[in-house]
Amino acid sequence: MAKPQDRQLVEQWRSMQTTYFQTAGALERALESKFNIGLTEFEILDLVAESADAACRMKQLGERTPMTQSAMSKVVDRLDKAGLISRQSCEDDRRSLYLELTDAGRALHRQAAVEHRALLRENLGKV
Amino acid sequence: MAKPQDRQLVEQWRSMQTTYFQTAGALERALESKFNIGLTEFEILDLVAESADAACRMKQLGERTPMTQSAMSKVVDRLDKAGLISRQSCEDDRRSLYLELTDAGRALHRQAAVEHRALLRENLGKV
DNA sequence: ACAACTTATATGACACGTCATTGAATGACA
DNA sequence: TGTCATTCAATGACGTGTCATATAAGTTGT
Repeated sequence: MAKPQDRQLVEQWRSMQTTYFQTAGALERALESKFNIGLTEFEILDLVAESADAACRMKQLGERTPMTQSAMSKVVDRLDKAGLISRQSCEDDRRSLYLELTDAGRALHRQAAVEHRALLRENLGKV
Repeated sequence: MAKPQDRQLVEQWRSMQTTYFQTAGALERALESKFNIGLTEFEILDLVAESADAACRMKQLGERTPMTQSAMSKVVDRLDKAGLISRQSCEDDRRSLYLELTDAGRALHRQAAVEHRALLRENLGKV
């Protein structure tokens, strides 16, 4: 037991957990209180905002986040209900969906992104 | 917009999220299927196993993990019900609790730790 | 054109974490 | 010693994530 390499691995893991939770928590609280959206919601907005091109996105977005398909679906649903995003069915494959920011979504994202980056800098900057 | 420093921060954050979720997921699945405990359960076992000394632990443990007090309480409850840990009230401060591994708990921890370290090595090793 | 299979998204049941609160014990101090 | 504030742990309500599955649309082979 107590192999020093193992200890180091465990420390590395715990330290990652700590910064992960701290950062995520800070983001969550800030976004929630200032913009009324959760962190995952923001992350989807961010991804959609980022991909200016057109594609049957829902699917592709899934490839760019560790989120489950099911989780994504629900987050998008909330964003839709909040009027921040719109889902439009894809002409060439009617199983898929285009995602698009609404004006409100774009505006909110623009502001929230500032806060988001600032907090990342605060929490990850030192690393 | 699109400040390169910001982009880099975001990339750093996403990459952290990805390795965090991948690793946590792998640990979760392995521990669940082989030992019937979740990752958080294991982490508490691990912390208790680690602190051989006696102290009114519940509280101190909280200082060594990003878990909430409430979360801890529930995890410990599950571990107790599973017979892996025992809670004993602290003589000098009857609000606090001593945590102690049962024999079953110790045995399970010993085996699970091997798996745990191996998966950490697999997932974090390359970093 | 018809089965059988695969792929894209949605949904329901369930587990777990969070927040706010409670209950109990302790501390402080007049 | 009696009151008030503080600390430790547990609990209930609630939100969100996961897994398994459903629904619908596309694909393939005959």
